[in-house]
Amino acid sequence: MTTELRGWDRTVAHADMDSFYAAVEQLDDPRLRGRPVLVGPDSDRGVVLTASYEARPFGVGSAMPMARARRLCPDALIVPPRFPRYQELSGVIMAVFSDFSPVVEPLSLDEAFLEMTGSEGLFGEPESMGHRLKEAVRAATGGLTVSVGLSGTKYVAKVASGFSKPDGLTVVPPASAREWLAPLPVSRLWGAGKKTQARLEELNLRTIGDVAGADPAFLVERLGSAGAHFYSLSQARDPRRVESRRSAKSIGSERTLSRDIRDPREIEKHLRRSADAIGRRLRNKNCVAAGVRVKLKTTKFELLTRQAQLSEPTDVADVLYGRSVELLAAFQHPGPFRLVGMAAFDLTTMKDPLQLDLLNRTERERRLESTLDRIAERFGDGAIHRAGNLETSLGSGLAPNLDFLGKEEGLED
DNA sequence: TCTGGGGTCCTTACCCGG
DNA sequence: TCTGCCGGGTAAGGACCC
Repeated sequence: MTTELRGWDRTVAHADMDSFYAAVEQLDDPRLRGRPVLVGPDSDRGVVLTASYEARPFGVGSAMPMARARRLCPDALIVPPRFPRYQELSGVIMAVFSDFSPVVEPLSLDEAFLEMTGSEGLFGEPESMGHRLKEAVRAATGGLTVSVGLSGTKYVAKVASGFSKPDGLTVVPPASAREWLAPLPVSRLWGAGKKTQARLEELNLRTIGDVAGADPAFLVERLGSAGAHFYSLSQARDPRRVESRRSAKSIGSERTLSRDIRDPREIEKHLRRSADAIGRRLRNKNCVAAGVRVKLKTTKFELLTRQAQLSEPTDVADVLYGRSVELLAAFQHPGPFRLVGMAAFDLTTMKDPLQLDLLNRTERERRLESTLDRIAERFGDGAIHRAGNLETSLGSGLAPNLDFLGKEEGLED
C-alpha cells in the first residue's frame, strides 16, 4: 500500500493573501473593518496599491489612478502604505509556509509557491493540505485570509488560487487540469498582459482552450518563443520547479515627482537620494553592484534609460551617484520629466569579508558609509540626503567630521 | 481616467574581434 | 586590404507581474 495519490506525480500549492495591504490595515485598525479601504498615496499622481473587498464592487482595483478611485468610491478611506508592517507580517506568513514545506518560493510579500510533493503523509490529501495551510495562516496572523490553489504544476496552482477569492481553496487534479483551464479567458495565461491578449484576440483565440487547440508552429510564428510557452501552459504543462529564494539581480529606487522638472541640477538631487538608498540596501544585503542604470520618464510617458558598467563593483553611494551623473549627460532629451530613478545591477554577494579589500575600498569610504547608515536610521532619508551633499562639498579630507556631526545631531537642519 | 514602485525576463540593435 | 559572416557582450527598450 502506498500513500501516493493517484495522478498526482507532483503537488504544488500557490498561496496568495487576500487584498494583503488593505487586510493588514483592517486588522490593525478595527475602525476600517467592513468599510471600503484604499491603500495608496493620497496624492494627485498616485495609484491604488490595494483595494479592500468592500471597495471592489465600486469598480476600484489595483493600479487605478487614485483620483479616479476616489470618484468611483467617494466613501472609501484612503490609507497610506506602511511597508515595514507588511514586511513584518510577510515574515510571519512565510514562516508558516516553511512549516508546511522545505521548499518555499516567495513571489512577493504576500504570495508564494510551496512544493508539497510527498507530504500527503503529513498533511493528508491536497484538499486537507489546503485547509490546514489556510487555518495556520489565519491563526498566526490574527485573522488574515489566504486563497490557496493546489495542482500538479506551478501554473495551474497559481490560476487555481485566484479562482475563488477571497478565502478560497481550489484543488485541480492534474488529470483534469487541461479541461479545467479550457474555458478560462486568455487573460489567465500567466505572462499574457494587455498587448499579448490583444494579439491573441486578433488571431481569434479567446479562451485557453482555443490556444490549446491551435497549431503550436503557428503560435511561434506569430508570438515568437512566448508562443511556445503559452501553448505549453494551455496544455497544463509547466516544467518549472518550485525554487527557494533566488538572489536579487538588481536593486532600484525611483520616484514620480510632485511636479515635472527639466533642470539637470534638480535631476541630480533626486539621483543623489536614489544613490543613497541603493547604497544602503546594497550594504544591508552585503552586495556590490557592477553596473548602474539611470531612468527618466518624460511627461509623455516615454521611458528612457542609460546604463554603464562601473570600473569596479561597489556599494558606495558616492560612486553610484558619480556614474549616474555621467550617464545623465548621455540623455539627449530636453525633458521635462515626471520620474527620476536609478538601479544597480550585476550584483554579487560578498561572502568573505576579505573580498572587501579587493574592491579597493578605502577606510575612509567604509567609515563614511557606515556613518551615513546610522544617520539615516536615526533621522531618516532627508538627513542622509543632506549628509551626502555635505560630504560632496566638504571633500574627502573632512569626511571623518561626519562621525562627529552624526553624533551631535548636527544634521537636523 | 490618466496612469506607482519594486522587480524579472525577453528582444532587438549595435559594436567588436576573429 | 577590404568585405562578409558569426558569435559574444552590452545597451536600450518593452512587456509583464504584484
